[in-house]
Amino acid sequence: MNVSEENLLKSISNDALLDLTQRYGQSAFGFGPGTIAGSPGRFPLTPATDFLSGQTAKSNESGGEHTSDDEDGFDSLESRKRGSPFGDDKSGGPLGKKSKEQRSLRLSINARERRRMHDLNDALDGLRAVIPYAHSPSVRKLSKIATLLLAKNYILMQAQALEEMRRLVAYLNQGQTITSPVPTALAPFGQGGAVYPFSGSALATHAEKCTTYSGTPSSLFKHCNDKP
DNA sequence: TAGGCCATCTGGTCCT
DNA sequence: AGGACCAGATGGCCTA
Repeated sequence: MNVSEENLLKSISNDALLDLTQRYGQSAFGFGPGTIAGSPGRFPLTPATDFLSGQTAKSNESGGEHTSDDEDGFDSLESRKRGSPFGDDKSGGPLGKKSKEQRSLRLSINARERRRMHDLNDALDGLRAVIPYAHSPSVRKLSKIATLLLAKNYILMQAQALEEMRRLVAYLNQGQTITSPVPTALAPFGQGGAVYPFSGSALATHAEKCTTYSGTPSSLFKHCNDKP
């Protein structure tokens, strides 16, 4: 990934996270019923409780769909079904006037590329399986870009949670008693605005969210044009 | 019906 | 030279 792509992802990641929570189920990142009691909307202590159970029947729409097209002479029906712009290209088309050797080489390259993309999709499926969002037949599978953005935010939140836990342990090791007001170290998944999108609270209003991130236009943020 | 998402093909570039 | 990687183009499927 080049620098500009990275910047793009950075710029839209929070937009996307907001959008994803709405499109792919409220349980993503503890925004919903699965949230820990007493810490409304904050980071769930055990994210694995949901997302690990979710890898049920593998979606047949993409990813690990390995059909008979692993060889050069791949299944032309499958190709057309997939929306190949040139289909099997028995005559005419870009390959029509090329020699048999060139055509064979081209098919070989195509097959390799297909395999490569399947591997990439398998990896994305693996990623989907370990990030917390609502895995259920009634919830749409995460798109590729959504998977990447959600995973990125998940990693960031895990890192912050770990840091907060470390601070908590250090605090407790000092032998201090817990008094009110609660020290920040005792709010393990709290006010980390840098990582957690909405002031550390999922209760942030729609208006707040949209105000905060409306400066970065994104197709994933189009809902902000709608009414809450 | 438009837009989003996807799989596939393709040609170019880089690397081994 | 051959393979990996990448981005653009294309068309199918699905949903709002």
